[in-house]
Amino acid sequence: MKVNDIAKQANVTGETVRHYVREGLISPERHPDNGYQLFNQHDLERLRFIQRARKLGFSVAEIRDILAHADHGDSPCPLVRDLLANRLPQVRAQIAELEALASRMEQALESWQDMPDAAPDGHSLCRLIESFPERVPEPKESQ
Amino acid sequence: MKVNDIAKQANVTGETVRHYVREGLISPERHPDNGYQLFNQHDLERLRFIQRARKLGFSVAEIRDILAHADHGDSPCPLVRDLLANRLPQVRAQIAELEALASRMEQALESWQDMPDAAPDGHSLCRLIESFPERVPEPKESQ
DNA sequence: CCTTGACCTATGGGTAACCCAAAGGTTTTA
DNA sequence: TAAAACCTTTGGGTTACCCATAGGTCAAGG
Repeated sequence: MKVNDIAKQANVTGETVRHYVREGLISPERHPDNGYQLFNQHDLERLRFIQRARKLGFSVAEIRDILAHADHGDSPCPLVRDLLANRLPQVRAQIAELEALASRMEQALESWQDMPDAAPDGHSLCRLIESFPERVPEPKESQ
Repeated sequence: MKVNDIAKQANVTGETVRHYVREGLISPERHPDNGYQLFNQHDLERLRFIQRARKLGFSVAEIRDILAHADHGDSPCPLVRDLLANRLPQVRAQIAELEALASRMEQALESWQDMPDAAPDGHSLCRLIESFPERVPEPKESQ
């Protein structure tokens, strides 16, 4: 299989496959005459594995580590469990951040309903934005 | 004020200030002798404006546009409303994606509870990951 | 047989919003 | 006055790819 053959089989772009090759996740043979990359069924399974792992939130670098473990004959599973357990709270935190952002956006749009579109006047660039607090005054720890 | 003076006042790093200068959001004067950037109170307000806008989800490029409008004496407010209204659904979509990701991660961790940490065996790199569907089979549109 | 179109290669630049290191000039302070 | 602290610009790194370019290769049809 050539680059775009394997790419289609895994439903990704050829560029993505080349990227994984550059990053060392897949190491295809090379046609001795023309230097084309030659992928086999094993590479396709590997590529599909990568896609699954990406969908689970693993980074390309992490997947490289997982594959390296497996290539050494070691079980990557403890690593996999560990990585995922560590990442999950980060994802939750990111969700919380985005929800806070969405709330601010909604609150802004709502409270802007009645505000006029004034031109900047030397004191104010855009009162819409300036009407928002710059920073939530962090609740000072008592005592 | 020099770079780090204004940075402290706005609670950002000097690098961030330099970044905004490079991107044209702030244009400080230069000390004629030593080339140091000199910020005034107006720049500080501008910087704080930028921070507010960032917290509302505007990109640096968008803020540059907003500021350019204001600098021209035009009201940036319609633009601001528009940008925010357009961005909100994107943020919501991103939240939904991340929630789907978190669900997959949780489901994975849960269903892996009872699975052994097997070593790769030529067919399987890591059954934990392979036990996951590669792609949700898209519900084929009836009719 | 040769052209043409489809496909391959490698290289380098772009994305977003900064962070960091290095090399060298300036200012402040002890 | 010398060192510490701070300024400058330049260039590279982050993430997971995408895209353009230039040039080699291959398959098919006239």
